Amino acid sequence: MAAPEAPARGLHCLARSFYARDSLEVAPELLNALVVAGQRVGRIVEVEAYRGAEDPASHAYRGRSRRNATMFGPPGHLYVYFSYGNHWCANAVCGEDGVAMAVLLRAISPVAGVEEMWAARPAARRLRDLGSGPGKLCQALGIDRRHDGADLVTGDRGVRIMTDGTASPPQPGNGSRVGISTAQDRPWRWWVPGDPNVSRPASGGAGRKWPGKP
DNA sequence: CCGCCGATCTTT
DNA sequence: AAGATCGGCGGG
Repeated sequence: MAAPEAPARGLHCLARSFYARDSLEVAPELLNALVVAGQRVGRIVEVEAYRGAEDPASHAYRGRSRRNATMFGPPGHLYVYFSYGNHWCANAVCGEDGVAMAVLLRAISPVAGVEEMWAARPAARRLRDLGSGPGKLCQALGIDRRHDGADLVTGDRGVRIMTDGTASPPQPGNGSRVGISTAQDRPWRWWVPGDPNVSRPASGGAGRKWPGKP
């Protein structure tokens, strides 16, 4: 029997082998996956790839430090760092053990536990304020220092990345990464076209325009 | 909607 | 001294 495509599958966790590849390959495939943190669930709508020793914009470019140690560990773990003295940001560690590659989770669309997200983000006014940025996403999901090194495959600290069968977009938005001053020529940001939770329109000339804008 | 700027921790 | 950010404030 030829089962038609996209049968209703249950939720399942992305496997270790999914992450054990180059971050450039993993990043666009994480679009439309789900971050599950306790009761709270968000769909990933924007990511950026970082590539350690070959990437001047990566925290790992100059080698291992106390902060970035998780990036050098095995794939499928969460690298959480403190940014600008104010915010937490979360990455999925990729590549083989010892290779410092990661995918920064930049934006989510709220799916479940939305009341808890509002409570965690008192500054939010509109729904898209809950997860439209790497710091906002962590605050909405309750991710902080305690989650640095968490295993996304076993869910040892309550955080997992799962799929509900929704494929990543065949033609994702793509452009240069946000907030960096070097390596702006590398178009290593991807997003779900048209999603209102994406943090910013394309910039830097490397990518396609914001969907629906001139 | 847009731009400026301060907050305040980590690494160089 | 700069950085993988955000929110409050002012102006259009």
